[in-house]
Amino acid sequence: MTIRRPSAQRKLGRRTVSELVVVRLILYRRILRDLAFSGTRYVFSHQLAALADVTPEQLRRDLMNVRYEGSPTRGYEVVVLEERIGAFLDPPTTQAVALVGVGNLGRALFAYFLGRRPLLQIVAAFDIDPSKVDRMINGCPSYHISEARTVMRDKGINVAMIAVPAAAAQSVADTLVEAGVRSLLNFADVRLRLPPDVYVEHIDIGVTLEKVAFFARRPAATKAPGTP
Amino acid sequence: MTIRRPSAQRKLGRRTVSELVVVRLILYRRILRDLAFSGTRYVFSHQLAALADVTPEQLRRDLMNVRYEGSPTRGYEVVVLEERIGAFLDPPTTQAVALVGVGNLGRALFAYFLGRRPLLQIVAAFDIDPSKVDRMINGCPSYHISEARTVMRDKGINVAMIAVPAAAAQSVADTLVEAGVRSLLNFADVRLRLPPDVYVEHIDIGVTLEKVAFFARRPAATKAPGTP
DNA sequence: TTTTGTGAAAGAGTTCACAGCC
DNA sequence: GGCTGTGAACTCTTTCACAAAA
Repeated sequence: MTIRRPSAQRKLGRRTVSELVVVRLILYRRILRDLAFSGTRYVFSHQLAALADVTPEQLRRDLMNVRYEGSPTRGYEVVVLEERIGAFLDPPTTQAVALVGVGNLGRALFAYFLGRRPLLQIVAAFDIDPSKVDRMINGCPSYHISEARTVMRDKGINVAMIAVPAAAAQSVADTLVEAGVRSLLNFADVRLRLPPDVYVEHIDIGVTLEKVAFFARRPAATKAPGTP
Repeated sequence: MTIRRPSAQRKLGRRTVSELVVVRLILYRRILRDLAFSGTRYVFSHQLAALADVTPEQLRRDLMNVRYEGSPTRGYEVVVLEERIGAFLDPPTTQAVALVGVGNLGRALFAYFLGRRPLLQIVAAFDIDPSKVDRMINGCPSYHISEARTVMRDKGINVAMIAVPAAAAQSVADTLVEAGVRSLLNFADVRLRLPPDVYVEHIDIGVTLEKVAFFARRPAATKAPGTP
């Protein structure tokens, strides 16, 4: 979630890239994929920026992190730029992801990932409910959380999503980290306390909806159309 | 999602508060509620900050927006601070929320909100699937999206969550805005283009998971424990 | 011309550091 | 002593503005 952490950045080669840049690059790439799919060959920065809801300057700045220069006449070649961003972002190989908690939200996440993102795959699900473990769920085996350590090691998983009730989240997270997970996406509405070398991202639906509701009451907000 | 927009801020009285501050205040309040529930009477800034995963200075700075001062001896009185943050954040009355899209994710959202947050209530659901409309879902009536305008007006709804497939999201959003919605929470992975006076927040699970996966591969990241 | 890439300025947000208080 | 509130310093991010390119 939107809380900014003390500079979770990344050195790549000699450069350092902020989280904000990474997120936007991921977004640009997705848009480029759609453009390529719809047959577009070239884009200008202002077009791509509009689709990403970002200023053209911001976009160009972000692209400085990727080794590719556009042409002032044609703009950026869609497939090449997509490929270049991929080279920057992507793992050398498929990354295996675990999902903990096969409730409503967990199942929604399965549905969400069905078919897409072949580079990120949910390869194991965990729960504590006996009726949900040792089965196949959307083609993915489910285990009791106590087997986390073994399964993580066997499948080389180091990314996990947590979709369990808030009360259980911290203990689940501890177990996962203990089992070798380096990076977590947490949907439970508690802030997890974990060692600093573990990367945690929170998707806190409750907080986000409250935020949206708050700004629904704000006084007209953004720039008037005529402002220079 | 984590993309920062051109200063969506809010004037309150004479002050202006950034989105980041609002999010953190919401978070602090939730933690204070839990503390109150567990019988804690007072907290120091460093304790509350630790629970929110924020520095104590940040917390104190954020609290400057709320009209309440702590005591150097006891810290902050939990229920008073909670109440003060509420006075800052809360609507004068219950806020009605609509949910569009009653698929997997939509149902997960229903489950999520069942029982909690009495100040924010899902009072109408919309879909296009005939088998899902004109029914009750978790005690909430569902309608065909074509009825949006009437229902929104009748129920005074100005906040909505969009949980439909990406291809449908923009048109749904247009319909909602046309029906008077001022603020949106969008779960579909497209960036919505809407008039500037509409507040939009994106929860983009795909992008967020890619981000988490990216940072799982980063080289040891954060400060070494011994750094001064 | 229009567009790109980027140094430099501006703007936001966070942390430092300390006065004042209990 | 240890805590709070806050001006001032600092860091991170975005925007401006313009040279170079086609």
